[in-house]
Amino acid sequence: MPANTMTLVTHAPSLAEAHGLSARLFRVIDRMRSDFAEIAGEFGLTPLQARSILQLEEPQPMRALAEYLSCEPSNVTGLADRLEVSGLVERVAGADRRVKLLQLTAEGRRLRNQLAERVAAGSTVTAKLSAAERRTLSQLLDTMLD
Amino acid sequence: MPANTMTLVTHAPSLAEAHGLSARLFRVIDRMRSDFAEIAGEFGLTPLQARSILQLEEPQPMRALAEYLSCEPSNVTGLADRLEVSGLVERVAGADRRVKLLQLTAEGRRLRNQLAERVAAGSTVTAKLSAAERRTLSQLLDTMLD
DNA sequence: GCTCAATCCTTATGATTGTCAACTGTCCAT
DNA sequence: ATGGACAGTTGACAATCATAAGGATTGAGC
Repeated sequence: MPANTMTLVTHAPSLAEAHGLSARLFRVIDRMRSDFAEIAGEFGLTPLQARSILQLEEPQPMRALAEYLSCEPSNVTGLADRLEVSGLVERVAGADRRVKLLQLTAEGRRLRNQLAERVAAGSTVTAKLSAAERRTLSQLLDTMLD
Repeated sequence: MPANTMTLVTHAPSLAEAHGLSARLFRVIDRMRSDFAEIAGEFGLTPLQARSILQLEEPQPMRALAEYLSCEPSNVTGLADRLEVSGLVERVAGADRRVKLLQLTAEGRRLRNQLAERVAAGSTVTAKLSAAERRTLSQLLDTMLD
């Protein structure tokens, strides 16, 4: 099917090109992941726990957190258990008595503030870009995300 | 200190700006991860196993794979065990008899080829960019990676 | 040659993340 | 009211991660 092939060549990246771009993205991802894991570790948190703390600016149903984390609700049970034991989060009954809201404790809010500042400040990857480059990157990422 | 503030605004991202950029990057990361996990799943592999297969174009010491995966060597033992059971990889003695090289089997090489093509073709995130945008993104990523 | 530290891999243990299926309690539309 | 849909939990299990300890092998220095 030569016509189809032409279409692919014209509108889609070649395999080699896609591979190069993917490879770069994966390397950036790797660096960001380890940066984030490092920072989370400074606060005694796993990466997933840190993501959860950051996401809990407002109290949220456990189900909503599960969707944000792209995992099964059953995982959030254990995750919330551990955060509750750490004294960072508490389960609060919602208006709908089926749902339990996860809410930061005072200590949790304090840690979240420090963590947010540290994460924003300590990204070694984006720090190398100029303001204009950051703007361009931001737009490209928006395009990728639709 | 208005002068200092000016300098910061010019050279370094504000916290809000950094947060916005990080958030976008994390969302892209999330999408790429689930894309990759999906593709790996089509081949009956976990994401880590798929990454290992892709990395094993040439036979490599287990330690080298551990470094590539940013994990402890002890983890690679179990990883290699499972890939060996699947018939995709075999342990080969190296010149230095302490090291064991991981080497794709014939079946492993066959799967690696399909997997590589599928990964390059199936990236839903980069597919939305034009050729020029992909070029720009590639350069920005290189800058971030130095 | 011999010793000894270093290196590679394995084993064992334990915490965390992840899926799935079954279960309890609650809501809501019929 | 009753039944289906939904939120969260539980239990079982696989996979991913770190750490520590141990066996085999290497290579450097004496």
